[in-house]
Amino acid sequence: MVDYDFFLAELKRILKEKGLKFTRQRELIFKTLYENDGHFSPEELNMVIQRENPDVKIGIATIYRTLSLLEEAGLAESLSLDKQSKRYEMGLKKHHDHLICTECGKIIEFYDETIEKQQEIVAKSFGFRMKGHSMKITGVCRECILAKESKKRLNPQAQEKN
Amino acid sequence: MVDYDFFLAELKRILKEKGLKFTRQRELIFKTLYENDGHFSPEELNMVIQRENPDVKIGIATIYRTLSLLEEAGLAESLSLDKQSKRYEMGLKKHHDHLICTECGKIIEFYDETIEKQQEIVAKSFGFRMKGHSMKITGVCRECILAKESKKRLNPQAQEKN
DNA sequence: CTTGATGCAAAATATTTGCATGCTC
DNA sequence: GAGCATGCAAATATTTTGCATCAAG
Repeated sequence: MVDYDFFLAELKRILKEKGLKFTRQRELIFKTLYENDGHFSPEELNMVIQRENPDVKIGIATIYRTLSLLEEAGLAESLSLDKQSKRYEMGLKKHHDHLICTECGKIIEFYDETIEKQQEIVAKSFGFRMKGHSMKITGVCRECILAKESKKRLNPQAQEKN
Repeated sequence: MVDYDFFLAELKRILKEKGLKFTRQRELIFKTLYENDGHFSPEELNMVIQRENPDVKIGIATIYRTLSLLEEAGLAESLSLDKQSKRYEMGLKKHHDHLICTECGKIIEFYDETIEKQQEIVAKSFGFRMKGHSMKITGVCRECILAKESKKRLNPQAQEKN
């Protein structure tokens, strides 16, 4: 967990720089985001934290405030993967993008060097100093394609309902 | 406006295919999305429609329902450009991605062939049948970089406040 | 005429804010 | 000790839903 210590130091540095305080709550939110790879909504994040730290009580408002802070500092990233609320993930960790299946909702993370590099080039060409980026590709995953096909084979007449 | 007629036909085709109806409201929402290049929140879209069509009354619920429908059909795209609500734009028009300045909020649209192609390649490599994608790059735009620098030059001691 | 669509208002969610109090620094 | 941070609850904002009525096919 050498990485974590590094990120934690980074968080502390940024907080100090802004004259903000390093609190138990901020640490817990940051740590939970780091340790869990998922994509959490503020509400879910709160539940995970409660479950793993029954002794601490964090209000949902603090979760929101901290996530905004972390995002602004570039330490967390907010994604809009689903229709509902925002989801957050650790920002500094190895960056990745998302493939989302519109049929089953599965999320696959990927990293592609060519895309990463090209983004830098594009940003530069507009005079931007790039801070971050996110991209998602939506589509139908292999399993859902297969499932659809076999359904069609079994019952060729069936109209697809919505 | 040859494009619009084409898209409109596409909308009608999809509606018929799903056994849904082509209504004045759906047409207006679709048309407004087409004619205005901006990125609208449902609320804003509603206001624009009201302003340009004072004779028609559209409930906000219809806006939401229609936008979801259009998005599902691949005719509109929802973006999460800012912290607040979702924003929608026409999906079928020439595709583009977004550069967003985190300082001034400016949104620049761009299109990059290399990125587009690479996305297809990535999707394919995971067995995905790609339906759409969206990417945003966040950063600081040229103007804001310059503004910051000149501020620093004028007042080197100033601490950056949040 | 049948069935889906709409507007309205209420309900459900999601997010932000004010404020008294508690904790870092 | 000073001032930011927190929890709580209330306030907002956003999105969805139920239902009577309307309108497209």
